[in-house]
Amino acid sequence: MQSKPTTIKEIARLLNISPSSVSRGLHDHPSIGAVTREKIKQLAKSLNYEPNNAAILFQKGKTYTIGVILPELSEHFFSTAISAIEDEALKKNYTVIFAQSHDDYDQEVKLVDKMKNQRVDGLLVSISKDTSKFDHFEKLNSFNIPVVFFDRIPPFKNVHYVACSLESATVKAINYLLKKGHRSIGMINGPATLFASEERKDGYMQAITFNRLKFDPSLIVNCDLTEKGTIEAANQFLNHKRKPTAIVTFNDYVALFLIKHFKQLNVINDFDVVSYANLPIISYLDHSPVASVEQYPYLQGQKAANILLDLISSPNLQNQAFYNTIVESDLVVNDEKY
Amino acid sequence: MQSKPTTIKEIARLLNISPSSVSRGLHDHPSIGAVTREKIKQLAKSLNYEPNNAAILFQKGKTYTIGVILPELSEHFFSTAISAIEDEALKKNYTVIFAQSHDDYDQEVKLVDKMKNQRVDGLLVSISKDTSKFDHFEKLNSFNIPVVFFDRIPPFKNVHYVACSLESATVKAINYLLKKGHRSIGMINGPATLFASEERKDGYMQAITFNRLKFDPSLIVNCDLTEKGTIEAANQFLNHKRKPTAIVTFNDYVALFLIKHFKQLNVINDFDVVSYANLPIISYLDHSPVASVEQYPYLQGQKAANILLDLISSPNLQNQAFYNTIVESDLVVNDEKY
DNA sequence: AAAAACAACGCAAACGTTTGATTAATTTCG
DNA sequence: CGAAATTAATCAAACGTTTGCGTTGTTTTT
Repeated sequence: MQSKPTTIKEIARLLNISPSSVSRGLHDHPSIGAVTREKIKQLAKSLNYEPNNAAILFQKGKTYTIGVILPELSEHFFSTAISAIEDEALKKNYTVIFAQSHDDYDQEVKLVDKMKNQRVDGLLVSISKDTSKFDHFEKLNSFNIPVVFFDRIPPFKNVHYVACSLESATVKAINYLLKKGHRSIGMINGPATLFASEERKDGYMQAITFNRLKFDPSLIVNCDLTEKGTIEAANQFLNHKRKPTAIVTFNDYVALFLIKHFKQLNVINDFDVVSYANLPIISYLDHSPVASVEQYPYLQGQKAANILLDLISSPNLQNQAFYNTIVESDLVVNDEKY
Repeated sequence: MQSKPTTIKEIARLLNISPSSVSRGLHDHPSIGAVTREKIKQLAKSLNYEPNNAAILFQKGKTYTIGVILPELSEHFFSTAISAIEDEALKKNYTVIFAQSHDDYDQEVKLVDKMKNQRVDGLLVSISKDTSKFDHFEKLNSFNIPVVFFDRIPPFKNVHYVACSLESATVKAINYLLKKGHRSIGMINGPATLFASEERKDGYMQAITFNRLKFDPSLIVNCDLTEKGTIEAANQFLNHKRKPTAIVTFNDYVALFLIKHFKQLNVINDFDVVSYANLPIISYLDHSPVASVEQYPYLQGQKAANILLDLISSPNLQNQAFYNTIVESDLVVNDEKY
């Protein structure tokens, strides 16, 4: 019970050979004879030898570990993304360590630092909501730790990232609603400061102008994404001179609040709702959104992980060019891609 | 960019002192003079020195890392539990590594082994569905790696664990329904082989007999937890000679299927449904369960993590007595505990 | 038969940090 | 003023593993 774990040295001592031979024997190095090799392996097994990973990592200067920093693990999007990351990492025998920023910039800075101290071989990051400075990532450069951002990415191209184009997805959504006959479409957008809000707005405008319709800015209202804020936004639409017949919401939570509110007012049947998917069971609602934008968290996690593992295995590649990967998001209507 | 990270040796060389002094200086060891200490710290800062964690861990034989093995990270219960674990770990400056068994026994065995090789300081485990042998955990004993099980725990007491008493929660649920006037209560239980099914059944029977009512075994039906299985089970109740007026479902998914089915048959208003909470937004459904059993995943994760950290810091405690912690689960009716 | 090739293993350094035991220099006290 | 105590720093070993190089013998080549 209390006994120290078996080491290579111990095996060497018992076999009257050198530790280096034991190490080589266990790794099937050609310069160790078959007889000795077998003796080594048998003794190792019978002594329950387990390589001391800490020692190996230290020796090799590699940790075979990738770090993941994300805002909130309990959010469905992130938990399935990291689930994918772990699956991919395991295939290549990497270990995943993670930490949550809880959408706090200072915390994020600390965590990046911690990951660096842990000497992770690479880092996957989905940045926090109130991160607008990015120098905390630059330190990683001098430690040769590659970073791949996913989903919540910085607003410039000279980094590796994987993300969805919410813009093109929004175009799809608006086009779908237009085809369904809607002529006045409202949008409950997020805070204006968010890049994600901008993308949605751009997509909206793009679709409207492409279809040679007049763009009415008052049909897009910003919202703090709370239930109260959603209700206020919704009420604006009810009193609107060109009352919309369809509403695009920033995410499923907003859609949830909206639907609840409209049901209470008994006007839910006057609207088609389109949302961006993050709650898997929302389709079970009575008046669920007619369509939703699927952002494929598993796929995003998978791609991001593989890019990172690529960068790790070929370090020369790291600052040559940047992976800017866009995962096409789909509009899903009744379980069918659109 | 390509430069190697600064080491203690490097600092020592530049300052013409010994590495040990640098180490001690950085740690405010009393045997280093104030002047030297400051010189060391300043140079360290200006050279961007960062301690090499791998080296420290190796040296100390501790990794300050706890491992978490769970079935499926994308399930809400587990993602919030591990979220709590990470929060607690961070407070004590521990790092979390995790892996998913995907409810596969063989995978679980491999992962336990991997965690052991990583020399985690401790392990938190929620066992996979088809795990019935437990010897893969015993190896950890000889490496002095404490294990705390949570939620999905082995069926014996001589291990550390944190879990909910689904039995007492079920009693509460049945009592609530009885008080509401229901006299025939159905239960869609899980597979008979599951411990969780047994607990629910025991709770059911206990409440019924305590209230001096007759127990009718045909009111509890086992189910494979699929949509199809749920519908079959539901239909049994519709044709039952003592047609129940309330139904307790194994989990929220089953409740979801049941409600959907009953809505289609237009009989949903004939039933009160009670479920075990795992889908946070189910209460937004039109005919959502009238009550649900809250199992507090965050709290469970928190407690399990703290127990593990306790065990790590006082190793002598490890095999003396076992933490068998029960988190009381509550019946939640309209956001109020019952 | 001498030279070359090969097989099987040992030696020792290295990775970066910590720590118990020492030493050297300075101060304090009786 | 000499002995003891204090201060400030050094030395060297240790943690477990890997790896380039060197050293034996033995076998093959010409």
